[in-house]
Amino acid sequence: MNKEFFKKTFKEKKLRMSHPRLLIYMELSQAKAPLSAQELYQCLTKKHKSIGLTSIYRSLELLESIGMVFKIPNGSNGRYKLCELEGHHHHIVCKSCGKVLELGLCEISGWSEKVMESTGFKITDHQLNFFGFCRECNLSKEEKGLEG
Amino acid sequence: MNKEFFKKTFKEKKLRMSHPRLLIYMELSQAKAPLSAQELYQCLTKKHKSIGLTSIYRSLELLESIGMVFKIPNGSNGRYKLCELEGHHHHIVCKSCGKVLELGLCEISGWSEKVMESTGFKITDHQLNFFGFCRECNLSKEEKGLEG
DNA sequence: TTTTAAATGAAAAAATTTTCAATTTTTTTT
DNA sequence: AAAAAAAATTGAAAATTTTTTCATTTAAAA
Repeated sequence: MNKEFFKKTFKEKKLRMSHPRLLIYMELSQAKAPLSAQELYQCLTKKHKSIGLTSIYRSLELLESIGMVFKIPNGSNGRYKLCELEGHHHHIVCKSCGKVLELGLCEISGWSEKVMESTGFKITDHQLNFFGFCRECNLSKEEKGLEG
Repeated sequence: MNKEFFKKTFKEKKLRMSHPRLLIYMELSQAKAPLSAQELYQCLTKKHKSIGLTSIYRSLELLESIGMVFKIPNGSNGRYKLCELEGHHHHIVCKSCGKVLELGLCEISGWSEKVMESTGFKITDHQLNFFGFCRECNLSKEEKGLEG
């Protein structure tokens, strides 16, 4: 993920490549962990990048809506992570350490068809998140005898 | 959905049946449309029910976590709807009128197994929402010639 | 009834959204 | 290419929503 990908995507989707949007994209692409809006604001301000907090919220919302950024649900409130996968995909979140994994394959379409038939809805999209414990957290739980 | 169901569920899950929790449950069960925390606060206050706004937020979070209440994602910000279905289920949200439908069947388990094998995660739960247009909104769109 | 653990609510703090004039990006026109 | 026009985005301030804190109250267990 780099500036070229950002440009390509924004061109394709006919979105404006504004300064704040690129700043946030770049900052997230360097981040080691998911960041909140406030954290982004502080990071960028420290680096003497001029940006308003309002724009951060708005840019994050946009980037999320086009699937470039994942907003981590539950727990680590309002933190955002750049997606490595292009296009439609889903996520697994570790409830213990917060690790996020991306899943490229989506197996919803068959079910989705059935739901459309039975409900009369025209389904255009969906969101799915898995929650659980990553291998590492599972192992350390077993060591501690909290399970298994 | 009634007070007895509330009691039964809270007993089973060993949760405390506090006054605010029941108040919110009852209020949502009468509501014609999904309500926000603030709207609940106003409704209850008008009816001379003593409750703090903080408790509303906390109770909604609890009720959501046990699947009794659905928090509508995107759009109609932070509005909550009582679930009619008991136990695990999913939702479809109409992007036009906001209507919410519950889906009793879940067809994730097979996929979930595969994901566990391939990732090493132990998946404990998931959340899935479908989005689209309900039959009525689809029809009116066609009338207006906005779509094929 | 007493004890214990958890939930409540008022106030304060923090996060998020809205408003709207000014600025920036893109498109259109020279 | 450059300038002008059109359209969308920005950001400061205000408004609103949500979360945190912590002493008090309440619910369940003993």
